[in-house]
Amino acid sequence: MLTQSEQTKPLSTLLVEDDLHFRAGVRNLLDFYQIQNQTISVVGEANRPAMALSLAEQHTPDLMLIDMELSEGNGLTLLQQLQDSHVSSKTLVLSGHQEDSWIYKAMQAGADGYVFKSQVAEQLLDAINTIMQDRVYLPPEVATGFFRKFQKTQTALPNQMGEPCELSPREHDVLCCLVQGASNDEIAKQLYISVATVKAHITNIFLKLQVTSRTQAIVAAIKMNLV
Amino acid sequence: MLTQSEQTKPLSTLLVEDDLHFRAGVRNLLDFYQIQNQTISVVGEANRPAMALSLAEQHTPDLMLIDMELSEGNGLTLLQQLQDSHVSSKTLVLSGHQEDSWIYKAMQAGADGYVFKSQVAEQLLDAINTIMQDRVYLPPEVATGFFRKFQKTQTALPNQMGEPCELSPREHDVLCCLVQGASNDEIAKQLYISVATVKAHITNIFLKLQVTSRTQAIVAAIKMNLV
DNA sequence: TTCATCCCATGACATTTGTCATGACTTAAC
DNA sequence: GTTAAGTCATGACAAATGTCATGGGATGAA
Repeated sequence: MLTQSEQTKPLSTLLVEDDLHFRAGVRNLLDFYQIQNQTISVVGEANRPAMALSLAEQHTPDLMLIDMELSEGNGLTLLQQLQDSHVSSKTLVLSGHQEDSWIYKAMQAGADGYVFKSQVAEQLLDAINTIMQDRVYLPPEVATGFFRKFQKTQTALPNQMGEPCELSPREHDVLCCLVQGASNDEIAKQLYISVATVKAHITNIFLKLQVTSRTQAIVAAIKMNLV
Repeated sequence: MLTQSEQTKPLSTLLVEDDLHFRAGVRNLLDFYQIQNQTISVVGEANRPAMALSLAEQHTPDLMLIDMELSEGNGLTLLQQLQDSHVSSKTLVLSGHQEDSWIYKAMQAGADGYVFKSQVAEQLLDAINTIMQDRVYLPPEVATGFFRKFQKTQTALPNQMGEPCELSPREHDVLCCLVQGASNDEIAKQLYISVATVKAHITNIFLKLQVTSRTQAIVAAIKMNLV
């Protein structure tokens, strides 16, 4: 069962998990999996972030399975360190936390996928498959929640569905600075124009976006995807 | 093949598509599909938004397949009218447009799913299945794009990953007004306090969010999901 | 050419926003 | 009871933001 068809070299994975029991369970699952005619080999196991990092740099595995609830520093910091390092392994988070906030944090920290520990048996193969195709994996209900949230927040359609708020190139430049939270002074320096000019552009932006303050302009710009 | 096991009543669908050729093709596909032991029946076909709307109100179908490129008014307006009406049919958009902006617009307008016409044969069944389970369907590569975008925009982690920016209740109230684009004066009126107090709260918010202006506070609040 | 229009740029002035110092009130600790 | 810490509230003053009027170029139509 293990070495069924090894014409292609196996997918190398690194397991980061401090619960020995769970780790063994995952390793067991991996033994039975096959990703597009490719078997999976566990090239290393770590129980601490530091150890995981050094093993990752040493083996540069194709994939890392990362537990979120490590005893010493959680998986988030590890994910960020991996981002900063030159290691380009794919990362799949295994977590007991089902709250959105945890998932958001993991994704922000650069994870390629997230699977609840309670659903590892059902979803792990699918997740690995998805991730190794350069895609992002989330449990279906979580993904749906993501999109629903998007639907709720992005309510306003530009000008009752008309033209997409034709801003002049310069105005667009200014708007981009604006939504970064820049002050008139900073915008002026960045665009090499005087503060007075910045203000004039901003006033014009207000007109076109039908708002009356820079704060309203920012929320409008975000809602209308003008940035 | 059509009526294989009709113990449950078929899934009623309404087809909104002005290209006769394509419509026939889709109908043909649907005849062969089966969603969880449920066959699919097309209870109506429309080629104009107005017609679609009246048919929808008449039949209240379980699912509507909506073409984006209708000759008279596009599918977006139809989607919004459906939202406003009491019709609670699920909606799946079939579109030739593969640009993100179109997909975003469709989702904002309340679509439950989006499939490229070029991929209907491969994805339609999967999409319908997903949608009828109260989930959202997007082509895998599009969904991934969504998440990657999220990863890029939501970069700032609250306080270098510490506590989630403990705002006092009152400060939270003020922040909520702030991200709506309200002025100090408006916030004061809304919360029944003086402008001076609003300013004080805002200053404290700046401290806790580590920003120096209301515009920065807004972008920070949005990035950190504080609203 | 002349005229109209649009974008970009600027300064003077009014308004809003942000800082700082201050005080009342509540809660928990000593 | 006193002290300390935290929230909410306010006014005076400094700094920024926003409005208005104005002018120089570039483009296109009459």
